[in-house]
Amino acid sequence: MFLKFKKEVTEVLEDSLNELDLDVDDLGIEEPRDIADLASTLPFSISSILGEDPSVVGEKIVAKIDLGELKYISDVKFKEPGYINFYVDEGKLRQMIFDILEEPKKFMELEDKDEKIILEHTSANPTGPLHIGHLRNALIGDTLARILERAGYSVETQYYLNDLGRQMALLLLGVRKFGLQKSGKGDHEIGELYKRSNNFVDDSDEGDIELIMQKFEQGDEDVLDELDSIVNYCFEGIQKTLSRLNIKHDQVVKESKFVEENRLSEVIDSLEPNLEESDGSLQLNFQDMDKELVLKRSDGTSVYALRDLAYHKWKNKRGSMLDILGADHKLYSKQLVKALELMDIDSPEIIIFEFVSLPEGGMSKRKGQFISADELIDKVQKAAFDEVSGKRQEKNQEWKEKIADLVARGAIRYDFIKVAPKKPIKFNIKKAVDLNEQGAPFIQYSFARATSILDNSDLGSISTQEIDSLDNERSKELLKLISKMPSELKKAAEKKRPHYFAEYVFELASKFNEFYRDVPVLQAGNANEKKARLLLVRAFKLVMEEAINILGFEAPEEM
RNA sequence: GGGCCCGUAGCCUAGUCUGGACAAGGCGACAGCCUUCGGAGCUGUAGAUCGGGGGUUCAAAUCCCUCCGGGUCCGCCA
Repeated sequence: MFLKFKKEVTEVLEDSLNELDLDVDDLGIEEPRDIADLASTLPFSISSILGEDPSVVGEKIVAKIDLGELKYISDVKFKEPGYINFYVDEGKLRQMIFDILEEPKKFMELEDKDEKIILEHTSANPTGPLHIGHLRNALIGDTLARILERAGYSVETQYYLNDLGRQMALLLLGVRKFGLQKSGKGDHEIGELYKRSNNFVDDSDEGDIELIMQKFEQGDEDVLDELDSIVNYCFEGIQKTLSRLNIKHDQVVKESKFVEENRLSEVIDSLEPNLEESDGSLQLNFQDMDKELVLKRSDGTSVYALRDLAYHKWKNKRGSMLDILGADHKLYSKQLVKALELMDIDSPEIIIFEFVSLPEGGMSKRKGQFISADELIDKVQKAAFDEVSGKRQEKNQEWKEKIADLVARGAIRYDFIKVAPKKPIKFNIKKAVDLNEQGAPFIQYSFARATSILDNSDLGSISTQEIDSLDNERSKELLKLISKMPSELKKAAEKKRPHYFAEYVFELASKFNEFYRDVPVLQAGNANEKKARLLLVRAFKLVMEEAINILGFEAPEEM
């Protein structure tokens, strides 16, 4: 609905430019808060071309617009010193309610894009539990996948499991030395063991580690089986953690796949002219970058980069690629893109997110210094349970746990997703656990309130006339914001910025709370008003539920 | 040292890509709001040299230059 309004504004402005015989690319359309529904700063930019005052140009444009021919624009006004303000048609806005009620999916989903996106995210090494840095990656990736799906793309999410390499050889050695208890959660046990192994190894173990890596490369079945059971043990734990936050991957791709299927030599071949041997190792040189990329060690074994190139080559056959990577991969990702270009493979789009650090400094799996995702979830869940127990004492244990679980999941997801990926996060566990600081419970509460109103009402039959009584300011504001859901979704999808959408959902909840306070629904002045307001609440509920689901948590009917 | 990223009220963040109308929220502080639908809510007040300086522009948090803080990368690690 808002998109149609915007389209009409665009057309009107383009027509005006045609009449003035001007060719300007940027129509200067913006969404000013509270001033107008849409505005254009066109008078400023074309006044210098025409040599006239912005107000003269602006008035001229406005005067030529024929409101009678327009469906979604109800009014146009020039405003000093050079703005053209557009106002949306309120009748159309009210009609939108019926569109939502009849076909909510159609209202909220954008048209099919006929493009498949392979979105790789999380991809943490199976050397321990996920920490809150990995969580940022996983949540950006998972939320973006949900946004892109609703925006009409076909999305396949992948976890690239780095089950080879030096750190895995070291881990294998550690397991041989210390053994596995197989008692608790695999990722946490492996994490402890990995830390212990790092502390334990010295130069005398170097030979063993190299030998294990050689066996990986040769495809030694015994060693690979041994390794595989360790990797799976750890990864089961990781997946369990992810599922606690509603994160799942469509595919898990093991790095070893590309060694076993002998895909590495193809990559080497296609890069041949740019390769160079150096002390027995194999390097890729770039003309426009002075940092080379090592593909093979001098003992002939492959390094991560080579296997990753094979992975991307394979991925690219399935669709266009989107990778979520931490800021430490910035340089590497540039090299990756350049290498793929040399291989004549499409470049992946790469979203870089900055680090999550603790007040005492950076996190390290090797040193065992981090806050695990499980620890965070446990703590927030406990805080949520205490909160729910205090507020809803009459409810039973099972219900409280269920609600605490969904509130905690929302709180964590929203907390991570609301901030722009490029911002570094200094993680404050106290704030993360304080539900008053969190946006998600606020959002969920607005939904529960809407549900409560509807539960206490009987909508009865619907006719189209009653809706016209919906003309108070709060209702109109709420309607306008609801109408923007598809365009907000589109923006977040196009820019690949989940936090844009998170911001919108918060505003929507906030707007509903204002409506709730000021506009009585069940006690409305007359039957028509009551019905109209109930319809609005119902439309809000449908849109909000979808919005919350896009953010990857649950909308509780009561909490 | 070089590259990249960040710096917006006491604290956390949006806005920076695409320059426009009073810099927008949340937490905390202070003052209010339950004879109406759930107070995990709402209203109001105080609080901002948009890191500093220069430049471009009719217009700069936003673009350019420079300096200062902080982070990160510059592995035959992943």
